[in-house]
Amino acid sequence: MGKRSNKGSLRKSLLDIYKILYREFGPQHWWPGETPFEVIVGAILTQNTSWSNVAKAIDNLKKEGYMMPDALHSLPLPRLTRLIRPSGYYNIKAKRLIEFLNFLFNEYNGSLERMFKTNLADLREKLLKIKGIGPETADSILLYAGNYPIFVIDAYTKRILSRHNIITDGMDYHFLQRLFMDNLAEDTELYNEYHALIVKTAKDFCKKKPICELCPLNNPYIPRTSEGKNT
DNA sequence: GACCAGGCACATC
DNA sequence: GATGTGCATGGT
Repeated sequence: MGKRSNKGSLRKSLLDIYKILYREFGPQHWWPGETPFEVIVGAILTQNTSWSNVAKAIDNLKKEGYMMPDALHSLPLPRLTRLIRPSGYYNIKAKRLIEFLNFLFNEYNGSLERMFKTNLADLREKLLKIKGIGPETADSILLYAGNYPIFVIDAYTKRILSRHNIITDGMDYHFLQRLFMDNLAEDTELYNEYHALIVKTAKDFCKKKPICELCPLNNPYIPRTSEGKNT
């Protein structure tokens, strides 16, 4: 496959990839978290860290009854640090959690419900001003905790797209985000599932070379004809 | 015992 | 503006 140089075929590639993954794996119903708050905590803890480590830290917080804004907000820093230790970078991440909580309580009286009444552009801008929350973390919070229609770009997304010659290395976050959002319908559910399917595919297939051939994207994928029916 | 993982801020040039 | 570095655990 060559470089997709015109917009139409790019759009088709992105849609075809989605269709293939959805057909293969079905709906993922992401994010792995029981409440919006847990999603937010997970989004911060998973920065440059494997989910298995994050899950241990989340378990610790839940077991001790701290997976709620007010409880976590009142937790002393040393204790918080100790509980999230398995997720790595624990000193930094504890501060990042506190930075977010301070924001939540200062701006919205500790209420996620209120926070998520803010419009997408404004809330995104506010989140990005919090020290320790960058574009991926902000967008994960917006999409998976707040149900806003915004596409999340992460290391998995970049890896899969570059492996399939759809992007080249070095393209920045917002360029890639626009790539998806300009070529797909503005649809929270679609963005949610697409990113989740990318993560699943990358985790299952991208790491292990021998297994890569079994990846649905490496089969005679990207159908040429417009096979209309999905599912 | 290396190497890697769902980023981000900060220093330096 | 681009590039480099620190942050840390647990799985492979």
